[in-house]
Amino acid sequence: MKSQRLARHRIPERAITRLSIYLRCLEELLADGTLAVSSQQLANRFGLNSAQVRKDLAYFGQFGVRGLGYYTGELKGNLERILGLTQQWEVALVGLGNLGSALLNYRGFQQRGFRLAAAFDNDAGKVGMRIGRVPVFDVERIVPILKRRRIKMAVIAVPAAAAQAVTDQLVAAGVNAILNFAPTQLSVPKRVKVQNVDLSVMLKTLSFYTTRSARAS
Amino acid sequence: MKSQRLARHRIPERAITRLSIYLRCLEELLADGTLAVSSQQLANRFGLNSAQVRKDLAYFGQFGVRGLGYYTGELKGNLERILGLTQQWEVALVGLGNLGSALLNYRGFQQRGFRLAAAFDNDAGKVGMRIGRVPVFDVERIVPILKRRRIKMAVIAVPAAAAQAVTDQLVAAGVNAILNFAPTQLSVPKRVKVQNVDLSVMLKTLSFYTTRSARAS
DNA sequence: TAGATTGTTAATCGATTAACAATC
DNA sequence: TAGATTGTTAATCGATTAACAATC
Repeated sequence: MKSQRLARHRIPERAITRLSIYLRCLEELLADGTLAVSSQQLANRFGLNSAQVRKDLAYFGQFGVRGLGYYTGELKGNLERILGLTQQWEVALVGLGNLGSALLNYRGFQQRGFRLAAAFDNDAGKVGMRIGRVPVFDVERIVPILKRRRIKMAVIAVPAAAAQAVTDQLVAAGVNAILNFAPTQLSVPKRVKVQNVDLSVMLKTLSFYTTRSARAS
Repeated sequence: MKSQRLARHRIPERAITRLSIYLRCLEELLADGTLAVSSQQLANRFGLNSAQVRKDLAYFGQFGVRGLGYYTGELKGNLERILGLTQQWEVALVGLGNLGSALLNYRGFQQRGFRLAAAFDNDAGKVGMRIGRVPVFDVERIVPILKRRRIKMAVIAVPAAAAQAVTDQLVAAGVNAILNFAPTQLSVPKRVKVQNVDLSVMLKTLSFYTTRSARAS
């Protein structure tokens, strides 16, 4: 068993993204009572190549059995470990405007083991409240509160103009993963990972393809 | 002026995504009163390569002036035209649960010229209501209503288990662009473009990098 | 004209896929 | 053992970057 060895190559981010997609599939297979699955079967589900599935997994270890495939439950456990899903993560949310409030009420985070543990806003009217179970603090207090609670992940839902300043605070507080809903490019040190959820960009991309279809027909 | 010519090469989706990022930048530059900008200046803003900026633009025409760069206003107009942003798009929203309701109240769509024109749910208690200005219909009526109103874009916010059935209805109704919030891979004909907004996958990716940072330190 | 920057071709890089020896 | 499928190397493909003639 070499599953604990460190990856020898730089791992492409797309491979990581695919791991969580494989994981979702394994959960379904396990629910169906499927005990083992081949890379070909996994690949078929997403229109991927079986070599890619094997390669993605091989970045992290040898999880398969030649001639048989992968044991569903065992692989699921390994992927959960690799992705860091064996622990519940506490997440800070910054910005309680239209979008931030929606996210605070969204149950998707909790369902997936990510607990919104603290919210921040610059509106004195909101500071001190509790929304659901989540306490609301002044943005000025990001650094001490996140440090004390050892929060390592944050969601940014402030206007684009304020996003970089907020990011700098989060970075200073030791955060190393940010889910960014602000429509702007954040500048962060290398140790920090940012995932942009830019609805604006996605809508414009869709608009392009729709326009194109309209022209073509 | 060859700006209207059809693209000769297949255009990578990433290039389209970058176009809308350039557009955002041009809006800022225009607000600052900057009349012209070089590919190098644009590239610097995002840590991209200037050749890439030029190449992305060149897929669609010759918009620059040698020795000078690109006229801000002119390029902005061209990008808006290419992306299909000169018209307001009507968008259908399917699913009024926790997430769908949040999206209905989210002002980001309207702000960007995408108008939520109709919502659909399978809960009889919601059907017939108006939320804000948006009428709520039964999901069974997707096809006739979208056809009649010629709606070409849709947002899916239903549970994963229902997403494919909803998609099939949208496709039958003539939709050709889908923003999918359901955590599942949708199968669609080639003419239809899907953008997945998979918070679950993004959170897991962040979890991976956070775990890794934690291990490294 | 001299300097600057485009548009485009060629070189490089990285990711995907094919192929196959190892082995269950 | 025979058949199947992994893990991994080599080949392919596509996207990014460098380089430079064209030209404002």
